[in-house]
Amino acid sequence: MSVDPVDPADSAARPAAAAAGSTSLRERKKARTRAAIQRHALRLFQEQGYDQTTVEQIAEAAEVSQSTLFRYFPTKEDTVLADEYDPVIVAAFHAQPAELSPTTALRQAIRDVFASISDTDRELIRQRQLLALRVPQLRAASLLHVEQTIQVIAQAVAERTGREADDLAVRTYAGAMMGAWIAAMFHWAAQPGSEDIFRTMDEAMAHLEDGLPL
Amino acid sequence: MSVDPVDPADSAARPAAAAAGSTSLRERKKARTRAAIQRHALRLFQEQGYDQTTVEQIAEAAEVSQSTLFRYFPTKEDTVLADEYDPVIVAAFHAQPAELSPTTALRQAIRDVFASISDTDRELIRQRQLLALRVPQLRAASLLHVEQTIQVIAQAVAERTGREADDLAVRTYAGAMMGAWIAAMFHWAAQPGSEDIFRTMDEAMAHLEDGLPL
DNA sequence: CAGTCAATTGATAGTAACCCCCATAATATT
DNA sequence: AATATTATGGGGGTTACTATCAATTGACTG
Repeated sequence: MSVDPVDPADSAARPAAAAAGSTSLRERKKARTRAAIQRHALRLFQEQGYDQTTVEQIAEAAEVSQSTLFRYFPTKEDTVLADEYDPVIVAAFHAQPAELSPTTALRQAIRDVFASISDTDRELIRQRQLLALRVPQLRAASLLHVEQTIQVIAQAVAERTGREADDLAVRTYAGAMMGAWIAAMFHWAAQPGSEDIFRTMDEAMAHLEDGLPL
Repeated sequence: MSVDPVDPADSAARPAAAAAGSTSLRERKKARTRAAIQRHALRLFQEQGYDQTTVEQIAEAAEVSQSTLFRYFPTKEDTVLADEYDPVIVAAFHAQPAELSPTTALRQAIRDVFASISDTDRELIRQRQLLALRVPQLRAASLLHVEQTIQVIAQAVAERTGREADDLAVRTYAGAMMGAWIAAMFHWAAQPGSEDIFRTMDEAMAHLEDGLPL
């Protein structure tokens, strides 16, 4: 979502570690600033609540001006929502072998991507998702992308089945897939522990694969 | 959504017609004010775009103060989004005979409700939905209710099948239904003419009933 | 039908998210 | 080292929304 051409290596808090190779000083500084904003935003939201946290506080904590903060993130919501994994999943989806059913391909794509994420990043995602699902304003902003998601899934389904992407049947199918996904996420976020997001997702995808038996 | 205990008879522009029976003067005035705000908001949004319209303009057009406008609608978005039909569909859903499958029951519920709506109200709904789907901010606000919708469907599905409403399988199923619905709406809104929302919806529901064949 | 009570309204002041613009400072290039 | 480029901070402005309070309007009673 809101795909920036910036740092996929994101996990912060390693000031001395001297970021990997080829990037210029400028790039490194930007990445650090960006990560600092995200980190402090997440922390403050968790500590005091989303509405109770002002962007001024976030800016102050990250030691930048508000102007700068808004240059990095177009809205307050994006400070926590900005996420580089959506296009990755899409790519993994496309990379699945053509003989798989669309549902199986999606399930596999999600597995592949999640498997490639480090534990610390995984924990970060977990915390972000929890916020994104529990704070109404963030929920709204996240859900904003469902149309795009449906479109992407429909496109991939169309390619696999030789139908048109704007066929109502294809879109309905894609919508159902995405709806199942979202429902699983909500289900996960509603649990008190909310530990195993990946298992929940995979279980839901398995249901989908089996044709949603009741 | 955002269920107010107010006027279901909504279509405005009948100042002389002396509203139906039992309501007090006060109630009638409130209903008229409410309708006026909605009507002018919709009109202005269509004429100048959502972002280009300020709530001040809406208030002015409806001849109320901003304070009053915000007493009737908690947010700018709600001036167009406030919608009394959601609970009606839920009721119709519950009222379907128990032997129907959940999907069939939902399809029938939608049919029943839509059949009961007058042509002028139907046209109003059409225009609102078009705005709600095409303006990002409105889309976000509309989508905010998907969690609630999933919950409601899951509840009804649970009652029909004797399972728990917070069962992941039930929720996934409910999510898929809702996703199919949403996809159909987007599909409809993306068409240039965007005439027959009810036929599109019903067709999508039929796909769902048939198990989403591709 | 006057008078009181409750509900509704409008005006005013304030907060917070964001935008635009320009001067300055930091990095990059030659 | 001089110059070009880009990032930053600050100031001023707009708009959605909130809180408060006084004034108005409709409802009800004797």
